[in-house]
Amino acid sequence: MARSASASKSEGLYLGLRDEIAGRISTGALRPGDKLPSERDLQGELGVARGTIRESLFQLEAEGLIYRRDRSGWYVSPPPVVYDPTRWEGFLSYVEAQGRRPRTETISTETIAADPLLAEVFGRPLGAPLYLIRRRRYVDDRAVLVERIFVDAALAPDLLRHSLDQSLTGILRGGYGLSVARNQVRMQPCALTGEHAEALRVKSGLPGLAVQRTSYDAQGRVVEFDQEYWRHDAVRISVDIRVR
Amino acid sequence: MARSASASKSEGLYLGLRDEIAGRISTGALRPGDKLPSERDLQGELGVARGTIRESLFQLEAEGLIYRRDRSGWYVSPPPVVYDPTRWEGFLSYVEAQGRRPRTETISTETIAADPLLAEVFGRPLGAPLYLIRRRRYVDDRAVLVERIFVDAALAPDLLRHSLDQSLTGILRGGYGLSVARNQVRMQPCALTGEHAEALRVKSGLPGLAVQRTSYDAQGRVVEFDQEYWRHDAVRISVDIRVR
DNA sequence: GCCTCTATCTGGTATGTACCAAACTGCGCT
DNA sequence: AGCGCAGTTTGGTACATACCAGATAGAGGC
Repeated sequence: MARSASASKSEGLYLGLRDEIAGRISTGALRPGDKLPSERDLQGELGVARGTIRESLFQLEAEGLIYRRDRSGWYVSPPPVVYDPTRWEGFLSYVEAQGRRPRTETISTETIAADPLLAEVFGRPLGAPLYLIRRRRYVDDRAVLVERIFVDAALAPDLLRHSLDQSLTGILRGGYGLSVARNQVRMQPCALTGEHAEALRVKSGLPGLAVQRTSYDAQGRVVEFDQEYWRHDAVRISVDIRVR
Repeated sequence: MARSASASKSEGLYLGLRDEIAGRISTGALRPGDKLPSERDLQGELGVARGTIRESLFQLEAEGLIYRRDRSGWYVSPPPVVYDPTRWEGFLSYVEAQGRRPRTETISTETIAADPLLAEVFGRPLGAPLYLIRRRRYVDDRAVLVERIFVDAALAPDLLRHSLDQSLTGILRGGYGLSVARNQVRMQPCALTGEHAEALRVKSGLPGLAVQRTSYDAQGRVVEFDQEYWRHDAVRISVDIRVR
């Protein structure tokens, strides 16, 4: 094969290699979930330095075509899931509806006292008890997001006694009669670093998407305050809005 | 100075250097718009290899703290602008409202025939004439987004005769009586590559945000179909939604 | 003042090497 | 079958070096 395939233009070698590998994906020679040859194998096969190979792989990673599992290898990315953060519909149900296999893992639960920010959000006095739930969610066994959910302890007493690996939506509605009437959403592209990068087991600096949801019931009470960090290649946001 | 400052933990050298530089920014030793020392200067000052310096800079870039101007240097990022894609309010006005200096540059204009996708979007027959406008928009003289706008030629005849460096919103409303009643928005984190990376003069692979807006008037006609590509560090999306 | 040419500075790309640590594999024991 | 302990593979980090091409600043001419 050598490097012949794509030393096109003044594009730079690594972009040519990118095209070479991207080609193997688009033609189906490499399929979602497949493992790429190791960097050292690609080095031999394509006849370029490992650093250059890695530059190409980073490019493909940024585009969401491939992802890495630390010290395991590079893999072809599965297609992203479509997500509408304004819909009050559980992760489990909409991922399943797209023919994928969702899973939720509770990392930790605790009861905390509302700090100024949270007191403001919930419209409760400073120090009011809140539940903090940290969860990690998977699609087809790949961790795609970590989240921190805050719930007013007064609205959902003993919430933490439930198994939180299921739909929190369902628990709040079925167990406490809390249903959502309105959503407020903030989104921003971000880099996954520190705590979040570790939780998702990605390299620090990988692009991500931060989504913050505040859900209100018909009385205007905050039912749920949720901060989500998604890996960028796992999600497509789709919001249909009739606003003005 | 040397590398003493931050060889903390098992964090890795480049993450320590990241902290060192990030510190200079947060303390105000480096201020938005300032130019960082050159990579080779940092190399001497911090006593590490240039490749390692660059790794740190890439990290900070991914976090949006700094950005590069090709072959010119690294600069401290200005704060992002807040953007609500559901509001029918011009770029120029909301950027100005945030105390920043907006600018619009028309790259090209042309009349095209609707392809299947566009025909579907506009609810017009295949081949119907559409205006295609490519623009680049700046905040404080930094290019932050490129966009492609499609407008139904039948709704806004001779639109291209106007100067499009102003608010298209204003032209459509003032000149053609077209006002928007509903917006449909799609967003996805993406990598800026090829055409878009070139137009923004960023390195291919830089994280970005793709926003697609479809604007309807009260009669349900598509007034504007807009595809925007933002650099990730220039924008914060904020959408307030009363849905369900 | 303005333009142009040039030398220099700066990041961009590519190579090679070395070593580390986590992940994985397979063997052998129980 | 299951467990635990190597040894191997793999990506992750860090170093050094070289050369390229666009950006920039300064000198010189008009």
